[in-house]
Amino acid sequence: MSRADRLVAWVAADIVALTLRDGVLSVALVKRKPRAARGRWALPGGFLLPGESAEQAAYRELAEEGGLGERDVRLEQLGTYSDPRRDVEHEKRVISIAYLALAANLPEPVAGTDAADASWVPVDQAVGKALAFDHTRILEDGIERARSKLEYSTLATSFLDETFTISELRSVYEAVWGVRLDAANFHRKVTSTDGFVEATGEERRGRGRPAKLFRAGSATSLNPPITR
Amino acid sequence: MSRADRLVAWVAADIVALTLRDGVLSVALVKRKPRAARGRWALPGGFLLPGESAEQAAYRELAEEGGLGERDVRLEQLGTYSDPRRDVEHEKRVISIAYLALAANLPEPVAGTDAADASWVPVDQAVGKALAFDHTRILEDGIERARSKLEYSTLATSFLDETFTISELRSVYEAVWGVRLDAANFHRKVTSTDGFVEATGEERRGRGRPAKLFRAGSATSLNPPITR
DNA sequence: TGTAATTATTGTCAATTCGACTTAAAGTCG
DNA sequence: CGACTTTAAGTCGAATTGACAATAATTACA
Repeated sequence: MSRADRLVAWVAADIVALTLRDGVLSVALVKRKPRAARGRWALPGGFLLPGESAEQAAYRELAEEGGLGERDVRLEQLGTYSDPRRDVEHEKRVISIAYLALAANLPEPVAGTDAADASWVPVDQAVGKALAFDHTRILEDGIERARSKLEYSTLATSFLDETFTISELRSVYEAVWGVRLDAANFHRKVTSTDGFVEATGEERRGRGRPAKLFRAGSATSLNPPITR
Repeated sequence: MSRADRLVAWVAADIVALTLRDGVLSVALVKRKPRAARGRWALPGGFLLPGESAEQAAYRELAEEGGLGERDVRLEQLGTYSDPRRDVEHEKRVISIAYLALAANLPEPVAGTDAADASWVPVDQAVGKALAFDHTRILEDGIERARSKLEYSTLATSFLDETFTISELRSVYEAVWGVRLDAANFHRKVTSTDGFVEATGEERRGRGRPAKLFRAGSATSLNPPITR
């Protein structure tokens, strides 16, 4: 292959940022200001700068558009989208490296230089929205990834604050999967799985019996898995 | 961000092609002929052409370097490597979209235009080999992906021909995981998992009692999983 | 103040699954 | 034929699951 035949591309990092808002799985969307796909809803993201890795770019975008630091969010690479027809509005080929970002209690995203507006949208609404480029596809892939990783990884704790109750953890599963789980069996399973959660010794009081507080344990994978 | 600040990059598709050779998990490696990292062992791969997606490029490379068609191999995106220091030998930034390719009975790879030599190498040897660029890291990620997907997916059948015996399927697990599994329990579990394998009605005779032949079923995910 | 309502946690128990092991079946090899 | 190999099915105690009941520890409010 001669050097002249090689594709030369711009590289973007786009983010499927998920959080729970009032028990509803929601995604951050921005209304685009740049010429390409101007005015359409899209995933937050942007082009890599020279000298920057995709992960660094994703963290930079999270900081710019969401005010989020590395400690607030769990970032995981989702996949790369490179179809030549995925974006025909830019003057160069654009390939996009997509990230899944999970966090608790995210603040309202802020409209940055590239966004006229930004907000959290329940994922069911978001997938019906005709997003820019192939972002609907990326979003669907992100949701699916989150759903399936909940089963055999400790990802669910990323949706919660540093300390949480078992019920809160259960409601993460219920919101992401859209099912109801038996509280008693869930409690037994989670607390008997080594390294999933560890008790802090404190409790939180609300309505009803006070709940013991836990923090995420050291395990990253679950087996046996939590079943849907 | 002004347009001038955007990274402009070459995009490569690199392939972790795994197969079983005499019961040993092996990976395809090529000895590089291009100027960059010339003479070093590396994963097969190459740059995207204009108008080509990464997946198309991966299939093209598999055809060129391994003589493999789309039907012979299962291809799955592994991840994208974009660290600015991952490749300082080319005159432009290079980001690499890595694919995992699994296949049965692969022929000896052929040295193409970009490779002086090519061969199957047991993965244990390959990870100790000081491959070009960050290919050791990519290879490790690929092996780890294959190992963990064996648990929850029907991926193992991709290492086998269209029809196979339960023992052959078991030996895939044993080779990839490096463990021994109880033949009787494995047999019971596989045949009782809906959609994993379906009997063809035929059998294959070797030494000992003839084994019934199966083909891959329609399921793609396994639950309960096969445990290591 | 007392009782209902609420939420968290523990218990119970039958059904299922798992893992280690044994047995039987069905062939080949010499 | 008899020894050996490999596949497949059976056995059984232990562990896990899922449905559900019971208990505990609070708040809400009449």
